[in-house]
Amino acid sequence: MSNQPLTVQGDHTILAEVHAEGFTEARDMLSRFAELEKSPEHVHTYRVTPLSIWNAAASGLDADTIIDFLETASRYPVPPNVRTHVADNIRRFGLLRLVRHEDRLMLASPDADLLKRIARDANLKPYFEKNGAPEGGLWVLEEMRGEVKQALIRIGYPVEDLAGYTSGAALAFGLRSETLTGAPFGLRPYQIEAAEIFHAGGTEKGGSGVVVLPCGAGKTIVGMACVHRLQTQALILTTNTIAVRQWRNELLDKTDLRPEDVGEYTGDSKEICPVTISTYQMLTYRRRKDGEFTHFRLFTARDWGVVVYDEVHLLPAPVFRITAEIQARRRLGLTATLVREDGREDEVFSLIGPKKYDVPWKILERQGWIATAHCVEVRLPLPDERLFEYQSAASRERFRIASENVEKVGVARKLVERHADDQVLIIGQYLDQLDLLSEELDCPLITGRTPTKEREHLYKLFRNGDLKVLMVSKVGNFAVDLPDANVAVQVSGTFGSRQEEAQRLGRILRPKTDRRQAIFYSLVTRDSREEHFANNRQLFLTEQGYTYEILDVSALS
DNA sequence: TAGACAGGAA
DNA sequence: TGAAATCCTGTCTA
Repeated sequence: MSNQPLTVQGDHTILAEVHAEGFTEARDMLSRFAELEKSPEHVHTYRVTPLSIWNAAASGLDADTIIDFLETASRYPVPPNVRTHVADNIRRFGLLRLVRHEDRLMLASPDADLLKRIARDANLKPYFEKNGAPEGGLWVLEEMRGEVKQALIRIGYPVEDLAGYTSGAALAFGLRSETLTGAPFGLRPYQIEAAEIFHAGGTEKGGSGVVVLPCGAGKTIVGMACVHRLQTQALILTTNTIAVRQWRNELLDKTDLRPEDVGEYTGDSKEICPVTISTYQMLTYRRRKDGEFTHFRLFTARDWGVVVYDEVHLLPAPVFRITAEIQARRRLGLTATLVREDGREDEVFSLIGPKKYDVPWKILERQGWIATAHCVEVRLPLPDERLFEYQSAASRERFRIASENVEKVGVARKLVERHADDQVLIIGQYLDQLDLLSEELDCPLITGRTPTKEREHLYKLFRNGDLKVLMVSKVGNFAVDLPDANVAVQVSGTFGSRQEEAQRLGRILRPKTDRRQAIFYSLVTRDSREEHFANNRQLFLTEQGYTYEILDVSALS
């Protein structure tokens, strides 16, 4: 038996031995074509799905490369059905192409039988012209460009869209070499690379897809670089108004666009300018529940050369619908994680585009663009007097009992004492628990109900270092203006959301001037449902190359 | 005309 | 599986 790190199994899962030689290299390659499913200490489980293979195919990986890799890195022979699965799905990407032919939209394929089957399928009829199929293709109704891609991916055939884009109205602008405050500014190598790969292939292949970068790595800058290359007007969509203002400030700070060129389209102000920034909620607003979307006209208000979707993993359903209608415009999705908790990844794939670029966090870390972060999971027991209550509770109550474990107060206090010289952020989910902690540790708490003025005041104190410990509720997940900390303590979290974990870690990942190490503590009740969900939350971080140190509470004192 | 606040939505 | 936060609009006050 060899010492290889991988075990490839017939059910399309791949086990990776964390401590085996060659694990790190194997993991970097695995993450290009498989999804991490479980990541406990010793053995990680990946799964090869059709979508993970299509993303790999779109990024240029071929079947031979993947299969050769699996054969070299695997301890046992690769099951034949896995080979077929990989080869078949790689082949499927690009088997169907949307192209421009005689100035019309055509679904083309070298596989004549497949085309025939598609033409005969009653469910697919509405997408195609009734008569006169050209040689090797089918005429697609122009307005069905998005829908046909969605329908075909649902039956297992991703479509490569090479039909090109309208160029959009021009907008000439440049990037500054110095920001407004006089700091030098230039694109980082990986930001240039991301923008180049997004556009690679010119007007056909380039121009739509998703760039995956961790928080703090400058997604805004990558978006800016992509628009800059195009020199066109742009519509930028974000999750909230704070992000809208941040985008605007960044654009004014780092490009020579004038304030009147960059508009904010939100509840407060409805400017439509050559570059317009808005929120998803704005677009999904309806006066009546069954009425028209009040602000959809924004999509056609100007001849946008590109639409930028910030945090593309959070797109609400109605925005997918409108996106299906604007397939002739370039689309750039930005995200820290492609994973959606609702399983609509295939819609991102077909309507925004495939994954174009991502960088493992560890590489950014090594190059010094984000701070070195260390994750520690502290496991603590439930006090005896609550044990009975826990055991007799229904499963959904159990999670809450475990989350609100009062023992966490003592642990949090110890951690705060241990990090007396650091800026410590305490993050939690339940207001009762946070109220208690805030009182016990005597530190201020920010919740959704805290007025903006007070928030800003506390943020300022924390930023200056006048306040060493700050506690935040779920606002911490969204607030872009949350100050940096170098220590974060998570006292409770939600039901296994990987996104949330990533967001929270992102809070402490911005590079520090003194290169101090950042530490992320997660407090988890031992042997509880919380432990199970905590495993789920770690997935994303493990995927990015972090190790989770597991610490028993007794080791803290 | 700015702000504070309530109500509905997802 | 549940709790909490957000945003947008409209209305009221100073």
